Amino acid sequence: MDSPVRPRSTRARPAKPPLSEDLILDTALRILREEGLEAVTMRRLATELDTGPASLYVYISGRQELREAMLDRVARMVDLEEADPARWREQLHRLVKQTLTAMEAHPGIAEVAVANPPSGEHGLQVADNLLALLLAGGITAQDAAWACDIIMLIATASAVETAVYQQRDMNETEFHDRLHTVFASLPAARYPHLTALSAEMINGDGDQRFHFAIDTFLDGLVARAERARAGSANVPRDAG
Amino acid sequence: MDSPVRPRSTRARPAKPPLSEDLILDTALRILREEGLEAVTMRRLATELDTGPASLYVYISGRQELREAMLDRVARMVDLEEADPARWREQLHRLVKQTLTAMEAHPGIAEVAVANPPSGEHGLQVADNLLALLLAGGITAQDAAWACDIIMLIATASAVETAVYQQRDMNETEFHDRLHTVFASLPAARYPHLTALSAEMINGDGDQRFHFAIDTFLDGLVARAERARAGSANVPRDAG
DNA sequence: GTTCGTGACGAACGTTGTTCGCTACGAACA
DNA sequence: TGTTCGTAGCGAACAACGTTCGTCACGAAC
Repeated sequence: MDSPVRPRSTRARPAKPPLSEDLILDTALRILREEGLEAVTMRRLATELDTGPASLYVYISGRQELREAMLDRVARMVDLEEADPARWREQLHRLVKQTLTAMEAHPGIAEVAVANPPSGEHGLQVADNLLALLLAGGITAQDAAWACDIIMLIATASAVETAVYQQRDMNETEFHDRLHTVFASLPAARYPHLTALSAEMINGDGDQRFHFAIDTFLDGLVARAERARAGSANVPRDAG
Repeated sequence: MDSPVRPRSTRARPAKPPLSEDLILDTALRILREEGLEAVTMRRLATELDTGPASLYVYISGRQELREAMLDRVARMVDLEEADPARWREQLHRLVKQTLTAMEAHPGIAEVAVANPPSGEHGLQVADNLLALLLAGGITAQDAAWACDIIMLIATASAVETAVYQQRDMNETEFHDRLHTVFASLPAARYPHLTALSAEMINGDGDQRFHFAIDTFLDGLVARAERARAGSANVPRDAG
């Protein structure tokens, strides 16, 4: 313990580290990992820090800011990629997969991410890196900017899906089996395609589905870029 | 899930209409439209119905079920499309746009949709219809099944984004202007691409961005379908 | 006229986020 | 050394939340 100021209190209390935003966020993320987002309440957090809820408000303005700060902490765990035009697709996959993994390790944080577009230091860093990779891939500036949103969104939503069955104490196959039963037992007259494709709907693990989504979207992006390069006349999107 | 609601409570009270699941959901959606998801609490709902919170539990098992039922009510507002292979892309756009519009009219309901994959009668109906359109477009069964998720997700996430600034009492351009200022005033050394593309990041209204996302993804899907038809063997993943 | 199932509901319990003052400490100052 | 003072810390309280329990009132069946 190398804290410069130790509160030598007269109050009968074992020496505890002084509160700080860092300590609060570390503790919050630990509760999040162990018990999910619902468990991260101001009171629970205060109890874990051996204090009262009011003490937290010195460092954090409220629940919403706490959650956003937690989200940015998670974004900090993502290792960035130095854009290389020869490997941009692979790099993009790595970057986004890392984002997904970091979120999946903190079940519930993805829900915060969907409602709050990244505004923190590290979240924006990831967005900037993603833009770099898209530009390295020859995607036009406008497409890259729009695609940045969508790709982040796919990662976030994938993490939410993981959190859904984690919160219900199930693993992936268990969850898929349950879903398959639901789809297959639907009235075929009203849901002809869902029942027919009940097997395909739950096929593949999260990784496969995630890569399918990213890959398909990138295929579309690349096709647009090639079309834009071929004839610059037939680009209909810019309307002013 | 096909047990119709029995009009068991024939007791007609003089002053106020009898409670029913329909009446509860209609009232809940009205509060949702007028004041957002946060305002839809059991107590607020009960007050609006001139009763106490306990009365609601006769018809609705709890808050979570209420929200899911509200979501399915919103899904009910979507007009389905009869799949026509000649117009499938246009039809798909219409279907998904309608879903988006219905959600945007009920700010906050999209948050429910991301955390709860559609399990209600009408939500599944929309999913089934979406599958039909993809199959009509010649997408393979497996791709259609996976794409169904992604496309719904894009619609849902777009609605969430709309709800974000609606909740902050802003319109779209106001929100974009604010974002542009944020991006442009970032330190260019740390965020070179975000600052450089600050204009492109906020370009276009929600409709344009939404159509870009759907169109790009469909382009990728169609390309995959063509590749699958061309090479009868397995689909190569990394076709540059 | 009595019984009975059930919709309705008052009251309460245990949570939650947040605010308001008071306390006591360390540092600055006389 | 003695005094003041800003402020981190914290106890207590407030309003609002979801949910449950026991009970009441009523229409219908007997």
